[in-house]
Amino acid sequence: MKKSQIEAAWKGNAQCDRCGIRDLVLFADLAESDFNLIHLPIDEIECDPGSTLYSEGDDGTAVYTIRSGLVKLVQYLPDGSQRIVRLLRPGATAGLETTVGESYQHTAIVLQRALACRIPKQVIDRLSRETPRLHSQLMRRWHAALTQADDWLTELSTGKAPQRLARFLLQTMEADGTAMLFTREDLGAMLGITTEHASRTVAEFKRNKTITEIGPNRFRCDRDQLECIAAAEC
Amino acid sequence: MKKSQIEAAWKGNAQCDRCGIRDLVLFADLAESDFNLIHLPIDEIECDPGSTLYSEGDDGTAVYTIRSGLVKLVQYLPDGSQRIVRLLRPGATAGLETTVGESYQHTAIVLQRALACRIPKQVIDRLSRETPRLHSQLMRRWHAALTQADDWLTELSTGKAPQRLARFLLQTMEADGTAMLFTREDLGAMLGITTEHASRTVAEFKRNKTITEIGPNRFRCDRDQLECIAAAEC
DNA sequence: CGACAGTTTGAGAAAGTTCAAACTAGGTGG
DNA sequence: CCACCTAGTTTGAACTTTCTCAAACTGTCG
Repeated sequence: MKKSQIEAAWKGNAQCDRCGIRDLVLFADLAESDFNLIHLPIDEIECDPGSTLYSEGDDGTAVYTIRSGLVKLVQYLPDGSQRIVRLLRPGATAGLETTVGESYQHTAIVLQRALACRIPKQVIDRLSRETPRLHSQLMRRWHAALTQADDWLTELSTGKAPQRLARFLLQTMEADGTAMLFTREDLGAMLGITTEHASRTVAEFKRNKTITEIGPNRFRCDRDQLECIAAAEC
Repeated sequence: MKKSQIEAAWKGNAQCDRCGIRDLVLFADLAESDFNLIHLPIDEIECDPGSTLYSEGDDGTAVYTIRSGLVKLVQYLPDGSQRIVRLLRPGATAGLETTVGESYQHTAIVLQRALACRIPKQVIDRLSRETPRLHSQLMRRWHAALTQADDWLTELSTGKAPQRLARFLLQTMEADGTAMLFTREDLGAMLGITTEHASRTVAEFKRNKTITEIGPNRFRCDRDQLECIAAAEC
């Protein structure tokens, strides 16, 4: 329930036309000429862990592209408890709801030092009106967000805690077979269990050698065993 | 785990330009001239409860607009359990993922006798290319689906069963203060609890007069009490 | 060194699951 | 018309999982 102010450092206007990860981002399909339609500054902001990009209910004035780092989207319940509904990785878009005229529906909190581009709503509006090349990317973003939401509902909010944790690890494991586990509080808020229970479940996995700590908050995962647990077969 | 074949009755091509609920549906913003761009038949199909509109993994060939009735979107887990991720009511769109080239990601099963319009993927593609008037509605659909998904995650998959049921009833209550509860199995699949536990929780609400059965599967709800339970204050 | 935030552990209580059995309320067919 | 079937619901009792609250532990930072 901590509240951090945004500590974004302004780093000067972004130069979208020579963006290093341009093929990953919202503007991937734009032609050179389309960039002339952008008449408002797109700021690149740098955010420390704990800072918020925007808060639920705020007037939606911009969409954000995550260039690096990790951001969580949180929703709060009437009773004060929170739920993490999505994780945003590099290339992802945050605050899409502003493009349909809504205020932000989540609070976006930085988990790992992040670089993000702040794209004013008007820029999206104008590009939408005047070039067709943004649409397909916008659709793709909506679709990606919805797919993650649905998957979290079926995989991370169904079944017992060990199954949920196993599925979570399978989802977030990198190619080298290792994964991060964030804080136990965040882990609990993603799996819909308490902090303590998240801790216990992780401990159990460590005891069974399903995961092995190989660095600060970095784990080597036994994929076979995870798949077995995820399917409730062992 | 029952499997029903689709029992759709073909009722002849729909006449979109004089659709009775046109201001509700995907084509709401189209101009008269835009309808000339539609060169494939849009069928109106009638579906009985238990029939499936499409199944997870099927090749996405069409988008559906629900004109009446009620449809559930289901995802299955490796261990065979199912989860209802969304409910589609009149005006809603199903199978949007086909517009970004994906196969269906859910199984769409009819809960209450439904009328749906089957819009071939190519029609959407062509309209998207040649008229700007579909885009904003498509975005709105994506947004609506994502909002429901996020809300289900935070409201219906978080907290104890009575809280979830209370939130569910508050969400689905009609203006007259009554609500339906479907089968206990479906209720469980929406709240992430077992059929038996769903049944027990409903029984508890009846005992406390939080809800009162006033017809076959129709309940009068005490809104104040529901809000109180939803917030875990009583 | 102490303060602090996050984690772990323990133990009892509460919530949820499981499995089995009993109980509906519609059909269907004799 | 009634006996019988079926699918869904309810209930009970033992069991497992999860929560709660409290206390101990860890590492970091001033």
